[in-house]
Amino acid sequence: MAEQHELRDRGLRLTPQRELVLAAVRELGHATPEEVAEKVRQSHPGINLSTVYRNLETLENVGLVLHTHLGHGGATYHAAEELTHLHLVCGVCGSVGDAPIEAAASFVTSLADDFGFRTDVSHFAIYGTCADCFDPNL
Amino acid sequence: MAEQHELRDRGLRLTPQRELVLAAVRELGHATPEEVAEKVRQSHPGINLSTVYRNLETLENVGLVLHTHLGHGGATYHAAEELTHLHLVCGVCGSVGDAPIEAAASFVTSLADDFGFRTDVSHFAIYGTCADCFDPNL
DNA sequence: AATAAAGATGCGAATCCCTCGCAAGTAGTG
DNA sequence: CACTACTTGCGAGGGATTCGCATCTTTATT
Ligand SMILES: [Mn+2]
Ligand SMILES: [Mn+2]
Ligand SMILES: [Zn+2]
Ligand SMILES: [Zn+2]
Repeated sequence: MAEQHELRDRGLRLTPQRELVLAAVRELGHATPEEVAEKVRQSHPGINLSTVYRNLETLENVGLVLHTHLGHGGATYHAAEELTHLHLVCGVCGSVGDAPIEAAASFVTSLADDFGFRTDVSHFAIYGTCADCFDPNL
Repeated sequence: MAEQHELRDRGLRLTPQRELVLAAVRELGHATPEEVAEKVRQSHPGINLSTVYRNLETLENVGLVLHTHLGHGGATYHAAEELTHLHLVCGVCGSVGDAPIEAAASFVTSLADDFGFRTDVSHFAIYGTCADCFDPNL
């Protein structure tokens, strides 16, 4: 018989902590492990940070969650189904803007054609200077 | 009178450690602070890791050195004059391939035109799967 | 419903990587 | 040579992530 839960379907046990971590990632958009923990603690105060780390890793292994690198430091997590945009990170003000992933389509195609390289444009941020920080007047 | 040394020219004192750190970055291509320290220790065994970190930062401040993010962890350093390529990092085998920076030219242009965003395509790696790891046969 | 085995959790300790504080040493200046 | 500012080595400090392990839970089986 077919399974009936997105976690069990992927061979994972269903624990309250696990469900809460996944729900938190989905609600938060971009989130660091620390932010996920904070969110989860709103309903389950006792959750341990290492449990959050372990579940993020587990959920990533089964494809429900992905991580990206938006800054010089640690990773941030996304629900897998939401990772449909580029991250434009400004090195001056630190803002994280979004751009449609299609903006990179021809770049991705040419890397594939010319180098045989399959690009995941969302894994690392696109780094630079945002319009506000570049424009001298404002 | 004009100055005569690339470090003094930029207002920096000339110390053996500083020169060695810069030389190591130039010889190594991509290097982590730890790797730079190792290299420098070949001729100056007593150098301290924090001295390496401090000098990398100082050299970066005056534009002789730059850092990039090639992996999930810390930064790697380049001589500024060498940073003329994209880094294609394979998530499967970990290889770091190079591609000419022109491969991103139209992508950079469209981000500027459409979003006013000035992109530094070398600061973060381009992440994906290399030809060897993608091609099933080999 | 009771049992057993595998897997998950909480907790504290341990790592890793990088930054600081400070006293001693050194480069640049005249 | 003497002075001052900058650097260095070293040890301590921090933040983030990972581990080890004893104690629960979940799930599959009686
Ligand atoms: Mn950076
Ligand atoms: Mn990553
Ligand atoms: Zn900005
Ligand atoms: Zn590869």
